[in-house]
Amino acid sequence: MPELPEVETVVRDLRPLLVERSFVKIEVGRKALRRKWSRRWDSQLLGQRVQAIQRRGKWIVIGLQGEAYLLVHLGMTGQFTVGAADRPREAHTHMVFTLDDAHELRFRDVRRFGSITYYAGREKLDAHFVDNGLGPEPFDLAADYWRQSLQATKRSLKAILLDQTVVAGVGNIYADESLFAAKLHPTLTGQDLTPKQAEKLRLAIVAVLHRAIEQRGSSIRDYIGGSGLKGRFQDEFCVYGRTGEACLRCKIPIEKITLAGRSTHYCGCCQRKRA
DNA sequence: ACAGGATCCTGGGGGC
DNA sequence: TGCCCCCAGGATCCTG
Repeated sequence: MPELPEVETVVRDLRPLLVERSFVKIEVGRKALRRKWSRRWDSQLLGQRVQAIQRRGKWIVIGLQGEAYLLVHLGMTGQFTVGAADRPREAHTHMVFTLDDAHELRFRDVRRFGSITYYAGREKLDAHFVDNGLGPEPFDLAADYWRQSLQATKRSLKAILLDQTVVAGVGNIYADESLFAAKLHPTLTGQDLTPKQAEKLRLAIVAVLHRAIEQRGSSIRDYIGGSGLKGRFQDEFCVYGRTGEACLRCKIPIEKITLAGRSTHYCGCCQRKRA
């Protein structure tokens, strides 16, 4: 579920609640997440103080003392929140980290596609991203790298945007919204684009993601921020989830197809297949 | 190289 | 009310 704007919102929410806090207790549910938490990590983590929390693509990186890290992915339905320890525990809460201030950091994930992993050193964390082939942040996307990445492939624009090794953090919602903003049809291939169109798409991605972050991301079903607050960007969707509704620009019904294995929404009038 | 399908999970919504 | 099918902000693995 959560894409870059949602993960960024969680990180910003958690930062003031988590930095300088230390872990005093760790509880792990019986059902495993996508990557199993090793109980050997408990003793490494207990007593450790949080120094920083950052986002990389759709990953949350919690920096601890001594170059240790917690790496978190929210998958489709992950919720990562800090709140009072005495609030009721909702179903599907798989991990609870008790903090030193009567608060708890909780990981709740209905579908369990998310994960929390411990890395004992900076080089191990870096290796994870290298092994993953994680691409650059959209905001750091060099225009020539982006143009060359598009030129090098006959894959659809939709597939390229979803590929985390090309650009990190874009998912199904923001791929569709960015393509609408750039007025490009999702089935166009990378090679179809002129340099000018490639640049237009790059700027559209940046603009859409910035706006979505301003609105705290999109809450459709499960997503909530790190303090439990929902996002509002769903109110500004132009195409995602608007199948059959009138395009806000030209009034033609929004269409839906399957591309790269994902539902894909676009306006057949505004997003032309040719320049 | 790339598309498409299946897989990992659970729950909500629509149709009958 | 119940049941069945489809769908879901992700990622990975396998086949053709």
